[in-house]
Amino acid sequence: MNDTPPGHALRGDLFSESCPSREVLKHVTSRWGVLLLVALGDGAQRFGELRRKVGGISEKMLAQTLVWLEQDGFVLRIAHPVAPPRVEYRLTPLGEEVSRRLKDLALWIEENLGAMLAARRPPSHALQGS
Amino acid sequence: MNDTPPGHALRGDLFSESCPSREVLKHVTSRWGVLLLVALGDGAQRFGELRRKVGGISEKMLAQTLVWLEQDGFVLRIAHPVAPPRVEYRLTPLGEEVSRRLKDLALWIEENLGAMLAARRPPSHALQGS
DNA sequence: CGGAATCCAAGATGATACTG
DNA sequence: CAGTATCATCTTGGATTCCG
Repeated sequence: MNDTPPGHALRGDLFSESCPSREVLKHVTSRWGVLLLVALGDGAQRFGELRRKVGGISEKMLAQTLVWLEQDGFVLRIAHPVAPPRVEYRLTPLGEEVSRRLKDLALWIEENLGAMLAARRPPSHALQGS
Repeated sequence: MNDTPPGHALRGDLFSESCPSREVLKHVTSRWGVLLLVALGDGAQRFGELRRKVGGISEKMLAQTLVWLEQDGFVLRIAHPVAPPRVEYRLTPLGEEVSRRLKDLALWIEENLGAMLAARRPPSHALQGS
């Protein structure tokens, strides 16, 4: 139990273009990664369940994102060898932790949407945002 | 204190395709949005400073992302009317809050990168991930 | 049902050049 | 310095089709 360095100030690392964390961060914060990880926070679910639960996701991106998350060690894929294929996805301990953080973020945004829309004013200079 | 329904179930909202939160979430979790918000957590900074600080970002995406974040009420743009243009960007109170959450997420990922790489195994079936 | 493969459209991203 | 405009490219995302 070699403890981890406390204030290890890894922060500077993240800003480096070559920081490996960026890849993981990219998967986690990808369009569907966030929603999927939050969704899986409710417990193991099947492919079809997830597709219905996360509105707007296509089968392709669902599969793709699940692979990313599986590779990163956040999601576990459990295939039951039964007649009608049955595959479940569930969070790993690592996944539970990110899921909590993402849920916190997502819920905060939902709850403060009003304040954002109120504060929303046209950009000072120009350029349009989606 | 059941005044604030714990199960305020805004969660289901997020999974809805038409949930307005998705737009904000998209900006916040965009490739550069995360890094920029975390970077601005260190205090107000100028355009050039941010560009140098966040490795790999192009001027275009820096400007673009700043506009998104300004529109969403997370960032304040302060232009000083001086000879050599001087513009500073700083977080709004709202921005400070997301910044904290994103920093938490980013730092957690950095600190657990080892565990992820260790857990990383090829996907059970196929498909390649970035 | 749970994918895999393919084709395609749209948006994100980058490099570069130009301006106030 | 702080952008803006343009063009080229890469990736994301979607629809469809096929398979075990």
